[in-house]
Amino acid sequence: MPELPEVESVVRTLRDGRPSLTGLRILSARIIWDGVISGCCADDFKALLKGSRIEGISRHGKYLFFKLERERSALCYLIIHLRMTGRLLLVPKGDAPGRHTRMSLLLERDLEMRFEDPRKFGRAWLVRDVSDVTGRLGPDALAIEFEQFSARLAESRRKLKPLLLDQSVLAGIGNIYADEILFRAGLHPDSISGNLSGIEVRRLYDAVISVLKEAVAADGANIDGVFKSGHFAVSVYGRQGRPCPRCGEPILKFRSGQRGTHACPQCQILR
DNA sequence: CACTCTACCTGTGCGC
DNA sequence: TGCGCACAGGTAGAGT
Repeated sequence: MPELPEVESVVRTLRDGRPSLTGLRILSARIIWDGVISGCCADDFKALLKGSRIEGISRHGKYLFFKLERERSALCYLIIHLRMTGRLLLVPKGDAPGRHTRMSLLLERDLEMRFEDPRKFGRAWLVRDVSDVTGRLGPDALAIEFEQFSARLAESRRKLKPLLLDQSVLAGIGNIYADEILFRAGLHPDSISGNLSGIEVRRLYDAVISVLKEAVAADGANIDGVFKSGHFAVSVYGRQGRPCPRCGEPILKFRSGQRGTHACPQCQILR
């Protein structure tokens, strides 16, 4: 389940890795499953990608941006959201396509970038203006300022977990990191945002930044038998019944805002 | 405004 | 062994 740290890891791999995609031309595109595309038809999509040069790779929250340049034509962006099971793979040209390959870009230097997605939730867009797709996102969770964060919390009466998951408040946090952040902050997922003390707001903000930074540095999370991106070790996610790393009390699993939620009953008191 | 539900998907893992 | 089913997740959109 790629969230901000895993998407950042994808950006770094494709942008800074060897080989890097920066500067490479897209020779052709194959759309294996049309549903992967949002906002235009497969033929237009392929025609626009063909011959484009990848000028830059970045992200906002969980959305990946490939800045594309075409001769005698305006800049445009290929935007990809991996949702839950999407992956981007860089493979040598000619590798047999996988069962779950939804889209494939043939690139210069005999490379191919594949979008694989068993559950078909991931999507790709091609737009001139990224705000067509990501315009309603809040600031990236690693870029939000404390003042803005605390103002948003103070003015809201929402539960903390749904608030952290709301991409229009801050972009990039998903179910795994929401649980990890709330655990580190020592706050209950169902606590009401507007009820937090100044110190608690500060703790939550610091936890957002520190958990995400550590996970980025670790290249993403490693969740036993479920999900492996990098080596960030989770403390509570998926660890119901196992001892809290801080106090030893068994971790509980329950629902918060319709989402499976993991928390320590002793370290994260509802208030 | 805040919430809840549903749809979109399919691999996994459970109980029987 | 095999069947059926609930479940996991992010987001949009509709409804309460």
